[in-house]
Amino acid sequence: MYATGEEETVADAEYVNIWMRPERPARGPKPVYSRAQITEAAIRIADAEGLEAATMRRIAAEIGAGAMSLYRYVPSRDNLVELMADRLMGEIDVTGLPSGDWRADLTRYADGLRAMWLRHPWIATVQRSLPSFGPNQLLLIERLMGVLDVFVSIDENLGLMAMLNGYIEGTVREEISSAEEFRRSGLSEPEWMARSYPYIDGLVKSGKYPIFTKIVMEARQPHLSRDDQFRYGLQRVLDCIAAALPATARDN
Amino acid sequence: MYATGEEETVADAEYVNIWMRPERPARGPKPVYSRAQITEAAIRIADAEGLEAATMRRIAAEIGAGAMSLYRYVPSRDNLVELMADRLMGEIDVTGLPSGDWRADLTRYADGLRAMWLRHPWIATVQRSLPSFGPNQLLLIERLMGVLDVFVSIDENLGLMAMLNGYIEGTVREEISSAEEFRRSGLSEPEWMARSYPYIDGLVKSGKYPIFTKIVMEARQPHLSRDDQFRYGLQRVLDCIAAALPATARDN
DNA sequence: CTCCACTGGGTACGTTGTACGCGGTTGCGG
DNA sequence: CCGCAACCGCGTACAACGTACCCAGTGGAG
Repeated sequence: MYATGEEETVADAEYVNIWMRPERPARGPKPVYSRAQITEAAIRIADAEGLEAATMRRIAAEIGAGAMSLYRYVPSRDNLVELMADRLMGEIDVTGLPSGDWRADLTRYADGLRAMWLRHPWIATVQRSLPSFGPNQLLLIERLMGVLDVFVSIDENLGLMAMLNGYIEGTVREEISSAEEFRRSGLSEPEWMARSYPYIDGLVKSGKYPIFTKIVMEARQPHLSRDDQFRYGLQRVLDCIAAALPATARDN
Repeated sequence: MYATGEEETVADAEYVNIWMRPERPARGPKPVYSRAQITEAAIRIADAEGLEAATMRRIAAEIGAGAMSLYRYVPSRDNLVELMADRLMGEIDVTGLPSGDWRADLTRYADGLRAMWLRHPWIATVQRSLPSFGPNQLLLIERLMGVLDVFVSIDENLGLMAMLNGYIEGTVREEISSAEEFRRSGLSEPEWMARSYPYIDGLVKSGKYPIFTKIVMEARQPHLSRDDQFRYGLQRVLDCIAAALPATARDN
């Protein structure tokens, strides 16, 4: 980002993504570290202190290396983040999919994806995780899209998965951002509520926002567990998917 | 982020969000600039060159001010981004909502939201836009949630809107990130395809990824216009919403 | 008029990603 | 077995970032 390097060697430009660039060369001394080790360390830091805390110097310190050593393994920090994102995809357990029960399969996937995001909230700040096609993501695509592959065309499958993933990511993003709100402000939830009260109260009292007032005063959903909110919405999405399947597949 | 300022004045800490902090003080000389003007300039830069290009110095230069002058109007860059996000909410035209035709209303909203995101792709990199409650966002909530308010409980309404927004944002995020891919690499689409070919081809030829292969070889959707893809999926989501409404409301 | 809360803005600091180059190590070609 | 090119880890250096701090000027309240 800071670099102005217009000139790039042809060899470097050849690789349009990280996965095309070989990790290990043939000759020379044995590397002390590895991409996997660096990625792991970076994830550990990001989990504990956020993605922005995972600076190159900090990661290097974590594994006991010098700052610039990391560039022997990874071309740039952006690429490292890409490696991290793909590593996370591997955490979603999709062994045994498709099992024959599409509804159970998609529920397991949804729960797994959500749990992974909640374990690593910083993933929400990473864009461009989709068109990267790392090994773990590829495996996930195989398993997940295999679930509906026998019922619908590949195009329809893509559309339905977009809807499912959209719901999951959208919901979890909201969970994460409200949790982030507390962390950033350094306030506890009741303390934050107390601080926000004058603003919220002013809006309510103004009388100009009846629906917002209704949300504040009447809604029980914000008081339900996040898990229940998620499950409820997920059932709706699965119902929608069911409607798109041929009648014979719909029941289980 | 770089500042270590543990000590903060009590007055500053009082304001838990930007909207509670007054823009103009009572006394002293008339300010030359304004929050609105700064926000506008920042959006202009972010649109043209991405959010990361909208640095404090660059924004200040855009309006002809010194770098530090901006801090007279905005406490931090993060807060400025919050202002920018809310300004964008104001671009979604929801006048006349609810009109009585919920399906038309939600379609208009969905198209408006998507168009706004595509005009300002950097919004995808901003988290925490939801719990901020800026003036434009509040107005949007009123209009949008008013559409289904007469049919369903406020809780159900929140759930359905989460699903709708999740679909829209998820879809548009994918559009944006693939466009970003080209911009970042500085390659045209066919050029990028050509560069990626060895990698994709290797995956296909390995025979280990039948579904991925199917996507590459058979899927027509990637060749459809993005608009059509979006419309198709949106109809599915609206069908799903229809199923959650009381029978009397379902038809129009 | 005086006062001082406010203005715009210059300077400076700490932190970031990473280009560059050094001296040491390794494994292959002869 | 030897030489050397290719690779290693890493120290230094630089440009750009957000922003703390400070200062001289300004204009409404007393």
